[in-house]
This record gives sequence, structure tokens and C-alpha cells, in this order.
Amino acid sequence: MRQKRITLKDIARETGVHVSTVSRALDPVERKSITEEVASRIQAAADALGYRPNRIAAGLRTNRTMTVGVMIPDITNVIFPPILRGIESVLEPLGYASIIVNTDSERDRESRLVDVLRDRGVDGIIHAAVLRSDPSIARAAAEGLPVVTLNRMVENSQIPYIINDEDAGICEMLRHLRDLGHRDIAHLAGPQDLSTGQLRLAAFRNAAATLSLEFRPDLVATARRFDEQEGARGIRDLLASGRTFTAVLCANDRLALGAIDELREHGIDCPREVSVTGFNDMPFLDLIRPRLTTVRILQHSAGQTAATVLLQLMNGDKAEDIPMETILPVEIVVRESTAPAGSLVRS
Amino acid sequence: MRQKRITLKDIARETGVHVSTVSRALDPVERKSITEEVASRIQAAADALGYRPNRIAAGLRTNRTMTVGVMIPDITNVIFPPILRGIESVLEPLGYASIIVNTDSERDRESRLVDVLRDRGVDGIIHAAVLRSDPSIARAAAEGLPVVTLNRMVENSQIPYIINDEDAGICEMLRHLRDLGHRDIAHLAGPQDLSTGQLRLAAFRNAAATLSLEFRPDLVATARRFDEQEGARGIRDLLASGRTFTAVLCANDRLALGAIDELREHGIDCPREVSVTGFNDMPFLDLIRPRLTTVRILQHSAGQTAATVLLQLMNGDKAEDIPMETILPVEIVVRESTAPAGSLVRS
DNA sequence: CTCATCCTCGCAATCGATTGCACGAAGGCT
DNA sequence: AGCCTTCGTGCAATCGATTGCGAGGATGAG
Repeated sequence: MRQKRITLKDIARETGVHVSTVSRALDPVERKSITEEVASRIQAAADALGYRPNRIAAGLRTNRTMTVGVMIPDITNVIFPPILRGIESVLEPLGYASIIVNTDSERDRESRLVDVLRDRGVDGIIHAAVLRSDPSIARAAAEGLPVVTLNRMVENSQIPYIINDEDAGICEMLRHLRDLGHRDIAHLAGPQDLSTGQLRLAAFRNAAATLSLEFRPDLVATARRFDEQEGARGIRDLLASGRTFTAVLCANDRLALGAIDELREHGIDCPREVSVTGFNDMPFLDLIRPRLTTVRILQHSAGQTAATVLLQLMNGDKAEDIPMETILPVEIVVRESTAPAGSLVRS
Repeated sequence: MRQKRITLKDIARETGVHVSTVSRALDPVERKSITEEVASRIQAAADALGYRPNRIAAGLRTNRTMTVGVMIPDITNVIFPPILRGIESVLEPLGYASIIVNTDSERDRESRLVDVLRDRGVDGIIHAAVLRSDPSIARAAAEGLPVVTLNRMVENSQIPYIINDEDAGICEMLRHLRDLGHRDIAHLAGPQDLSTGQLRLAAFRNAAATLSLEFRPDLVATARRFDEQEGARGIRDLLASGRTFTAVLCANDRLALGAIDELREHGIDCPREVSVTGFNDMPFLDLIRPRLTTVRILQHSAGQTAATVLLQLMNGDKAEDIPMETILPVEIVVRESTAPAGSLVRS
């Protein structure tokens, strides 16, 4: 049988005071406005009865649910769980819970989920989805709901964002390849409707300019998804085009893994003949041979930072105290998939 | 500025009816008790004003939050995200949201999180944590909160559970090894304080009996964690003991991966000299060489099933309609890490 | 034409906690 | 000694939606 909950009223009856007094006695802030003796008597009764506050009722009155929404494309994508743990690590100790939703990178699903979260009265939203434009989240933010985005920014909005310094990551990686003697460097770009795909392509172009390397559009292959199949297809396209290259900088680890496999299919060895680099440094990467040289992103701290900024927003901190832009450092991890450029094996 | 929400009262004022009428008109069940003309007028006004029901308020009154709690050890463990998607796939279309918490397999955290979920008034809990005993969840269930466990069962309770047919998986795998001619088969067992570790060891012993193979305690190494390091350590211990074996059945993929690496360190080739098998069929496994022969668990359907049973519980279905035990089939996936037993290479 | 019945809708209580306001007592001040 | 302040507590409204009950009108039967 479902036990009936202990409410303030029960404690009030038990201790012979008014429920409002009980409420105050149990609120750490208000508690000091109550005679210590009464307060501790109430506290004792509450403990004895096993009182647990009803957050729903409190939420109705205060309009705060101590719940945040977290929107990600897909929880099964290994880069997101660490982000979630990072978020949780700052929010949970403060009593917040999070509702996690998967957008599957679908526009309509995304905006529907924003509504779902708002209906549930979340106090704020961390938005790590990657569609390049979505009015629903901007609208929510404009209406006063605290929102922070992760890995991307919403143009023309006052939404704080946290991004990783992907430009620097791509640039460092390109420098690494150049320093190894590579000149003909292909880029396996990600889907251009995802911000990460687009950003990294732009970063590649800029980095080439910075490093005085020629940017060759004919050495860019664009994947339709961030997966191994598309990585393999990208390599096939590149090889079929007859262009020569000694290195492939991929927009993501999975593309890189697919690329290495496909190169092997064509009898081309990585790293001896062609160097390949990834992006993200996803888990288990060091179990796959050759161990991939990649750009490490600090997912956990990205989550922490996003949560911290969201907290400021929810606490109503002064606007000037809230960082609109946070760029987190990345680092390149050199492993076995890159090697000095040898002689070109293909014409 | 924070927009003020549209409430039933606003719609009532707009349409000139009482708020209770509006409530009924908007409730698909109650709607038929309202004149169609009035109902559609209310509906129109609701749409025009952009009304969104306040679930908090409704939850307070009805004592249903349309929220479920999901407890897992750690979201960064790749086997859990698919389970969550499975749960979501049945719950989300019905309007449920889920609050996911990570227990980190710590007893006190686990029971604290049960309280957190209850305070938030979840309508039910899916408990996929793996500690072998925890009174808090049993207490919650006894007090009437719908609870379903996944991958494990709580003894002496009326809590429905969904488990994978791990016994069959282990047995099939052992049969596979036997059929390949292996006789000296080691077992790399998981942590014995986790139900999966314990269950699979027991299953290994039973399977040996079933298949008329000798169960040799001296060929069992026990890992302290489910990770590659412990897999490597297990192999080191086994090798150090001087026993001979031609195959290692591991309680989990990561142990198997660590085992293969460690064997290689010792100059022992898998699968030519020693066959190694895993358990779980985690993602990216087919990218790692040799591709691991393992037991595939249908995580997604496990999640779906758990959610479905929980729904029955929450709907108050008749007890006899609710399956107390669900055993999901598993399948073995034969890849490259197993091969016919050759001559023993070690004495 | 009258009375019973049914249907539609309004009234008001309710869920549990929070909080502005007010009241009464006690203490300090002149 | 009287007045004002301060402190502790109670009162009651409130958050927004749900729902049992009952009133009133419409409808049908006799």
C-alpha cells in the first residue's frame, strides 16, 4: 500500500505550531527568525516522522523546480556522457536534477523537446545540440529562460556559449602534419549542416592560411554523417579523383577510423604511406591500431563550465559577471597514425 | 523579461466559461462531457493564446509527475546509453520524461539517489544499478512505488526484473570453444561484488557441468574492476601460475581486450595460440583487431522491456498480468578472436 | 402539460509549501 | 510608567490544475 506522505501539516499538528512556522523552521535561511528552541523541536519532529519536503508543491509556489534540461543529439554518441557527468558534477551537489533529452539532430524534435522541458518547468537549459539554427531555443531564451549552449552558438542572441577551441586544435594538428613534412594534406570534413562539421572545415581553411599551406578544395571530401562508413567513402572519393595526398586530417575520430580502414583496403599503410588524424579523442581509441593521433577535447570540463554559467544565469547574477563566450583549450595527442611524409606512393 | 504563462484562468476569462470547464475541454478524456461547440471554442482560444499546461500544478493535484527515475552505475559506460534510448523509446511518446542518475556503484550514493528521485515525485523507477543488495530500493518498492530492476534482481521482493539470459550466453560461448577443440579453458571473472560478475562466474561453472567439461578453480582469475587493466592483470596472474590453457572466456569485453593485449605482450597470439571471448558486444568492437568473439546483449530491447513493465506497474495493471521475470535472449557473435585449439604452446 | 432524467457546466475544495502581512508580547527607552 | 521597536508566530492567500458535487436547463415520456 502506498504510504501517505508526511507533510508540513503533520509536523505542525505534532508540535502544536502553525504550518508556516514549520516551513520556516525547516528552511535554513528563515530558520534564524524562529526561536531556537521551537526550531529544534520542529526539526526533531520532522526527523522523527521522516519528513521529506514535496518539491512539486514547493515548485508550484516558488516557480523553481531545481531541475535543468539538457539537450544532446544522442546519448549513445560517446562524447556526450562525459559532458553529462561534468554537468552533473556541479549541479547535483546543489540539489539540481537534470532531464536529458536526445534530439537526434532533428529540427522538429528539437523544438518539441524545448517545449517538453518548458512544460516541466525546468529552471534552465543546457543545449548541446548541433543544428545550425533553431528558433525555439532562441525564443525560450528571449522569454527569460536561462539557456547556455555547448559546442555551438546561436547567432544574434544573448545566449552564453561554451565552445572548445577547435580552431586551435585543427591548426595545431595541421602544424603537426606540416612539421612532419606533409604538404598535400586532405581534409575529410563532417556534415555541413552540423556546426561541428562546418566549423572544422572553416578552421582547416584558416589554419592552412595561417601556416602558409595551400588550401585545396579538391582535397576536401565531405561526409554525410560522422561515422566510419562515411570516412571510408570519403577516402574512396579522394582516391578515385586521382589526387595525391600524404595526410588526411579528419573532422572526427570515427571518420578517421573509417579512413584508415579504407586505406588499408587499398593497400595503403597508415602511417607509413599516409598519415591520418582524428578529432575528439573518444574512449577506447588507444585500443585500436594504429593508435590514432587526434585532438583531445575536455568534455568533462566543458560540461562543468556550461553548468557553472547556467547557475549564474539562474541565480540572476549581474549580466557583466556572466561570460558570454567561453573558449576551452584543447590539446593534440600524438600517437601512431602520423609519421613523417615519405615519398608519394601514388601519382 | 520573463513572460507570464498562459493559464487555464486566462482561457476561461477569454472564452467566458469557468476554469473547470476549460480544464475538461482540454482533457481528451473529459472532453466528451462538454458541448462540442464550447469545447472547440476553448480549444481555439487555447491554441490562439499558446496555452501550455503546467505539469507541476497538475502533478501536485494528481500526484503524478509523468516522470520516471532511471538509476544506472555510470552513463559513461557504453552499455548504458542504448538501454536509456530503449527506455526513452517507449516512455517518451507517452509523455514521460526521465531523470537519470549515476550511482557509481556506491551504496550510500545509491540510497541517497533513491530519496532524491522520490522527493521529486517520480511515478516509478527503473533500477539498472548492480550492487548486490540495497535496502533503499526495496523499501521504496514496498511502500508502493513502482520499481523494475534491470540486469539484476532484488531477493525476497516483489520487484519485477528483466535480465539477459547470461547463463545461456556463457554456455553457448563455452560450447563454441569446446566445439573448437578447447579443453583447458580459463575464466576471467568480473568483480564478485557486482551481480554481473558473480552471475557470470556461476554461469561458467554451470555451463562447464552441462557440457561435461571440468571446472578448474585454478583457471579462474578474478578482476577487481571491469576494465582493460584488470583484464591484463588477470592474464598475468594466470600465466604466472604456470597453468596451461588454450582459451579464455572473459566476463566482459573490456577484460577480454585487456587480456588479448597482455597475451600479445607475452608473445602469445590471439587467436592462433589462445582464443579469447568477451561479453556485451560493446560498440566499436569491430574496429579493434582481432575482432572479438563475444556475447551480444540487446541493450535497447532490455530498456524497452523494462519501460513496458514499469508502465504496467504504474497503470496499476492486475498483478497477474505483470511478468515478474523477463529473460531476454542473447546471441553469440563469432568473430576473429577464437580459433580451433592448436597444440599447447605453454607447459 | 407535468414530471423525471440526463447533460452541461459552475462552484469550491484540494494538493503541499511558501510568504507578505499583521498581531501580540516583550523589552528598551525616556 | 507609557510608548515605540523588535521579535516570534499565526493567518490566509497563492501557485495552476483537477474533480466531486450539485444546480439548472433541455429533453423526452406519460
